[in-house]
Amino acid sequence: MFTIATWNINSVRLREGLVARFLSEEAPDVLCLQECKSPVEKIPLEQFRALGYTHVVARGQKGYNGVAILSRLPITDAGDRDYASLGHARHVAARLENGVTIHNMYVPAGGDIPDREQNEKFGQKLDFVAEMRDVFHADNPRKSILVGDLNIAPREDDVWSHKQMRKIVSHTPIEVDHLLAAQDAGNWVDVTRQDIPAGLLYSWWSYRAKDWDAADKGRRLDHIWASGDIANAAHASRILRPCRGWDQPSDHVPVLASFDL
DNA sequence: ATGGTGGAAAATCCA
Repeated sequence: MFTIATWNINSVRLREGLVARFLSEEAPDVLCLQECKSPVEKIPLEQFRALGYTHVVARGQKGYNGVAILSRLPITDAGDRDYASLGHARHVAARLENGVTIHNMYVPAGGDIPDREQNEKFGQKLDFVAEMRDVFHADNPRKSILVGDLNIAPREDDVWSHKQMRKIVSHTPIEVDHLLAAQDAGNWVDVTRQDIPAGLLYSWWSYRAKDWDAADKGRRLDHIWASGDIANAAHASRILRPCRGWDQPSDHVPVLASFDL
């Protein structure tokens, strides 16, 4: 069995202790982090190494973005792609010895106004996801797992209010269309929803709410997808809501899935 | 309709 986790950590240096706690308590084989906000050489790896996570593949930049794959199993660097030519560290891939490829993605948030004429960032987000679609269409993924903060909540029950969220970036119809097209182009299976098909499911709660837990205005922005050939091996998906209540938390919580591979 | 919080880095951008 193989367990993978994804977590937008919102500064890996500030939250080194939270990552270590999560690794100690859950012991996934692989943890994919987004928003490390650190150059690779400044990621604090000592404590993670001591916990058994001795294999690391990462891309970084100063202050923004940044993705890292921490693994207890040997992995090799499988490259990255500069989606939408932004020059950001938002994708890195790694390969396990069994041939499974892991894609760790951080899709742009897209700003506040859901109109590419008024807001350049929204256009960049759509372009990023459209390029994901094109890449997966040209080279159909096999034996692959894609995880990350995709910054889109596709389903009605992935947001606290479908009606009110339809005009809010992360749940607009055009973003959902783009994400589903990318998913479809690669024959990706949404593993979390395969395992937990019904009911409200969130992985992110805003810092701005007075009481995030009571208000519970969440969104499912963080995803685990599997290529069709291994999707039937996936099971035991979880979203760790309690991590949002830890001291100095990220606004995202870890999402996990296990695979019989 | 508005403003609310948090992180990095350097008094502003980004989420």
